[in-house]
Amino acid sequence: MAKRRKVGNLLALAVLSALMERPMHPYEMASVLRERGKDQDMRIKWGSLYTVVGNLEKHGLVAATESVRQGGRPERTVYRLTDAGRAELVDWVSELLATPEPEQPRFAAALSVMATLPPAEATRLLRERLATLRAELISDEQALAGTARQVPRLFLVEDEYALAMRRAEADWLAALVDELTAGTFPGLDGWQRFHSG
Amino acid sequence: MAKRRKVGNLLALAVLSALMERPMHPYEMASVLRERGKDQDMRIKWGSLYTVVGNLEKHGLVAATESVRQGGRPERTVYRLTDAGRAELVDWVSELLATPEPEQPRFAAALSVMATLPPAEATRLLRERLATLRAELISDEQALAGTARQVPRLFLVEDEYALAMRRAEADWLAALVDELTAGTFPGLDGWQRFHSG
DNA sequence: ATCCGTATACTCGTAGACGAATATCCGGAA
DNA sequence: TTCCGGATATTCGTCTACGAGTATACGGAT
Repeated sequence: MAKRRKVGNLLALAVLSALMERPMHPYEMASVLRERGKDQDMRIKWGSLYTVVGNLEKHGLVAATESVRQGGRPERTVYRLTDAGRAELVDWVSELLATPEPEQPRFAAALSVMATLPPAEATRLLRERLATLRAELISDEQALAGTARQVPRLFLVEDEYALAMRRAEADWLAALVDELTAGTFPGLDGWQRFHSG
Repeated sequence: MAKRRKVGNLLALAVLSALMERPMHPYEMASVLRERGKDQDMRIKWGSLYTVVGNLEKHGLVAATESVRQGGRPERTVYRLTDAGRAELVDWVSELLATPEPEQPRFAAALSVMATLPPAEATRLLRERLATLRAELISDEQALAGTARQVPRLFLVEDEYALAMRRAEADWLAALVDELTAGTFPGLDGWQRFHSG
C-alpha cells in the first residue's frame, strides 16, 4: 500500500513541515527542528539534510529563493515550500496517520533470537532492561510534565505516544520476567537442557 | 552506548542465528528464515542478504566451507559460523535485550506534524487507523493462537510482544480519538482557527 | 591585540541497502 | 518431445544515508 514517495526519508517530512512556517536555509531548518525538540525523535544527520533538501528541490517540492551572503559567511541558499510540496506534505501525513504499518523494533529482533542464550542469562538481561526502562520512564514523565506547562499539548502528542508505548513495554516485560523468575514459563527446562548438554 | 557492530544490519543477526543450527548457503538461510515466519519481522531483501553474508565473512564471523555444484545449478557457497561469529551473536543479543534504545516509529513522526492538518481531518484519519488496527489485532490474535499449538512459546515471544505493543497503541489511540471527538482536547479551537483563517 | 572556543554553513567520499535482472534446473502439461 | 512456469541461487548497478572534514565569523577571555 504505502505509496513510494519521491523523497522517502522521514527527515524530508520534518523539512517540509519546517518550511510551512517560513522559508529557510538548511542549517536553519536543523536549528528550528532541534529547538522544537524534534532532534530527539529523529537525530539530525547532517549528511542527509543536504541530500534530502536537494532531492526535494529536484522533485519540485521546494524551491530555492535566494543565495544570500551575509558577512563573510559561506553562502546560504534559502528554500521555500512549493504548492506541490505543501500537497505532498498533507498527503504524506495523512497516509502516515491513517495507515498502521508493521514496525520492526530492534527489541523484537532480539527476542526472536533470545533462545541462543541460556534462560538464566536471558532473564538477567531482561531484568536489567526493565530497570533501565523504569528509570527512564520516570525522568521522561517529569520532563514532559515540565514542557507541558510551556508548550500546548498539540505539539506534545508524539511524546505522549512515545511515553505510552514505553509504559506498555515495561508492563509486558515485567510480566515476562515474572514468569521466567517464577519458573512458570512453559518449556523452561527444555531450554535449559539445550544449553547444558 | 550501542556498540558499533562490524556488521550492523539486523539481517546479519538473523543470518548468525540461522547458522547456529547448521552450515548453510545464503538462499537456504532465506528459506529457513521465511519458514520460521521471520520474514514478517524482517522482510528479506535479496540484495542485502548477499552483501551482509559477504561482510560477515570479511570480518571473520562466518567462513565459507565449500562450493558445491549440484546438478548444473549455479554454484552455491556454504557458510558456517566461526567462534568469533558465535561470540558476536551472543554479545549482540545480550546488548539488544538489556539496553532499551529510543525507537522512532513512523507514527510518532506523523503525530509530530499532525497540526498541519485541520483537526476534523486529523480526527477522521486517526479513527480510520484505529479501525484498521483493531481489525488487524483480531486476526493477529487468532493467527498467534493457531501457531501456539504447534510451536513452543519460546519461539513466539516476539509475536506476543508485537501484539502487546499493538494493543497498547490501539488503547492510547482510542483515548486520543475520544478526546478529539468530545472536544475536550485542549487548544482545539485555536487549532481550528489556524486552519480557517 | 591576540587567541581560541563555539556557532554557522556546507561538501564530499564511501559504505551500505536494495530492486531488478540473470541463469539454470526440474516437473508436469500439451 | 517440447514447452513453460516456478523454484533455485546469485550478481550487478544504482541510489541513498551519513560521518567526518572544511572553512569562516563572532565574541569573550587573556
